[in-house]
Amino acid sequence: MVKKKSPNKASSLQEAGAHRARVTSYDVAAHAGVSQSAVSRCFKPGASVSKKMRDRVMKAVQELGYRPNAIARGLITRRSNMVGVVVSNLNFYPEVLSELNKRFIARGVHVLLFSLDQESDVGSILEQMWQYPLDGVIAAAHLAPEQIAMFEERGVPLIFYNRSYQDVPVSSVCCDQTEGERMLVSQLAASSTHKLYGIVAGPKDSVVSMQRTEGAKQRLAELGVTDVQVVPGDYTYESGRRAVSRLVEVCGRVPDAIVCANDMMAMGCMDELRFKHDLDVPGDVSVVGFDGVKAASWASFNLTTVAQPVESMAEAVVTMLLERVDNPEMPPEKRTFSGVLRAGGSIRR
Amino acid sequence: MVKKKSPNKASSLQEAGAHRARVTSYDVAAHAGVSQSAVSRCFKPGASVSKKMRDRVMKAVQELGYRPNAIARGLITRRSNMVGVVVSNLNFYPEVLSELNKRFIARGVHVLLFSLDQESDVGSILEQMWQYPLDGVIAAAHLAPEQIAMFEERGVPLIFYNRSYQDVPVSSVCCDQTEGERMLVSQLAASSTHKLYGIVAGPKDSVVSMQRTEGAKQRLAELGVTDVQVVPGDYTYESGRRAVSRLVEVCGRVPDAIVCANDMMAMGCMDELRFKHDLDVPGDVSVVGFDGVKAASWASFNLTTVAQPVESMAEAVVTMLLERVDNPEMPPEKRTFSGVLRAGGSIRR
DNA sequence: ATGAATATTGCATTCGAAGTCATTCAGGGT
DNA sequence: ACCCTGAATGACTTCGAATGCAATATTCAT
Repeated sequence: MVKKKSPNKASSLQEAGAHRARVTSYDVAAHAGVSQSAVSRCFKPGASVSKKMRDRVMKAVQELGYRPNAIARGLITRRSNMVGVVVSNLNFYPEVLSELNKRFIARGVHVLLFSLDQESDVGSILEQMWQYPLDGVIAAAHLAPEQIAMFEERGVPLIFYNRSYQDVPVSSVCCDQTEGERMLVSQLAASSTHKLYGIVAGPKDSVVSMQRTEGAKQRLAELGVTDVQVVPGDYTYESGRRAVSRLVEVCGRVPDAIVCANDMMAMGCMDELRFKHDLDVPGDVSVVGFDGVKAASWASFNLTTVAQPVESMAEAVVTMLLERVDNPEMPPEKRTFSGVLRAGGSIRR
Repeated sequence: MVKKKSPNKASSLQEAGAHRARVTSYDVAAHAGVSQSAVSRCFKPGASVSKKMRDRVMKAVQELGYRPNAIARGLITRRSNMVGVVVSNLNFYPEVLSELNKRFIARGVHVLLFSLDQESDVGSILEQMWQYPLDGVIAAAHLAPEQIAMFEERGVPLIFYNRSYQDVPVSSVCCDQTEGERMLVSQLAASSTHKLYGIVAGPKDSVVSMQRTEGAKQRLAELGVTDVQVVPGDYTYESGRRAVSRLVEVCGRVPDAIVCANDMMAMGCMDELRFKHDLDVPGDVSVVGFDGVKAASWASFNLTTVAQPVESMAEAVVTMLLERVDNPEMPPEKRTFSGVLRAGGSIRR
């Protein structure tokens, strides 16, 4: 009749293979001869526990190798201390992921990783995310407005990393793509007089590419250059190589200044120009990129580019997310960082 | 007296801001007018549920936007469907992480990420891991024997990725470093007669570097070359560049064949030789790497290297780990894959 | 020493889903 | 109409830790 609680008596086989059963707070409690609550409190900063109790519990904790189960804790505290990070293609964001993870871990938060092969299956990724009680999510991928709305509905803070949504009230941390591209073009124009400009854009559906490309066109127009050909790429090295041929097709000849929407493609361009067209960069053609990836600074490329302030951006996005986890009422906020012009030697002078 | 269960009645404000309260199986049950058990069963494949019941429940699920809470489920099933992945430095393993994550997700398992800045704080990373009921762990980092033992004690399957421990009964999936390096040296020797060989190793404490370096020395010895200088690096591009100077110091001149413990350093070497020493690669000096990273195949480098079969290795490690999750009694197993020689154009002929 | 105020402690309940077990229901055979 | 069988369903408990509240122990002032 009266329900009998039989907490879990694994303490009997503790010495033998500590194997199998995880040590729980009940095990520790039994071992120390106190209540489970007491054990729990010993792990809660600022809880009311006497020194004697704490010592006793900690001794048992040591002896049994107990660690509080973060998952069980999250169930009741409604704080999983886990955030989701969605990246569209891991290869593009190694440093970013590294920076984010490092910072989250430093604040006791862990990262559950979600990656997209082709951006197509975002839906299924979200389905999976809803199964976890994530405290928040950082997205370095494109989401549809309805998908963004679901986060709002479910009360899960969401922040975009380097993706901006105009007119949509959602938080984001971005690098100022337009401004950066304008700096690059200004630099190009200041160093030498180029006769023909070509632009290698990213995928048509990439907002970032659009902003960078527009920035370049804008600034060129201001400088009086309006006849500019744009060919699309997909952010990869290979597409950068192919882009050169495409530019030749649409321009009739090789441009003497190529603005690429990212560093990877810029390096592809340089290699194609040098090894396929036997041209010199920067002697014959100037090339600029965007992002400031490691390889761009290697001697072989020494690419002039605009570096994203990855550390600042990572710090900002982590801070913003955790702020919103603590205070769900905070309104969306968009933060934009300026890129840093990294003058290399890929511009003719 | 009789305890009154008041399950959670949020169903009242469902229409208004679905906000705040997560939808639980109780909410669905109430909405559909069935028991919570019924809802649970509808999500368990092969459970005994009538079509009528299933339809009714699913309708409520749709209307409320319910998703089972994977965390709560894991608590009782003792299967979190989460695995930990530890990498020593994210920048070194982007493709690997991507491959692993993709494969785990395809099997309904999610990855909790742990990264090390300097391999020093492995201890604290482990402390954090013990807080999660991970089904298993993949480590692409070095662990001390005592640390490895803890996994055994706690019954958490552990598999090393590309780290081997001789004489320690622990599972691992590796690329055959020695064999690969021997292939490279054979290739070097077959293509041209080199007068002076130099080796750029990895950090002294890296087993992988040791194996690669030993493989190279071994094969060189077999070919009658015994006077070989080895200088250490740290796997980065910059250390590859520095290594050239170090080789010059210890050899008295620039070697005409340099074997690097990985591609990054090989590319650093090439750049240093070309841009600092004004030498031609492969005309004056042959350089080989190891790993088969993307950049190595770029036209600027066209590096001859041995590629790790990342996809096969990732598939193997994921399979092995999940096998051991299902069957904890499986004994440790070490799998070694052969690298694939990727002949580029960095060897003199 | 005594009562009030404060600090510790334990009990019972809760988080969300799943498993156990007993009960109920539908269908089939006679 | 009646019994039997297997399927369908619900009540209750469990996983591991945290917490409100009540019970108990200390401390302090008087």
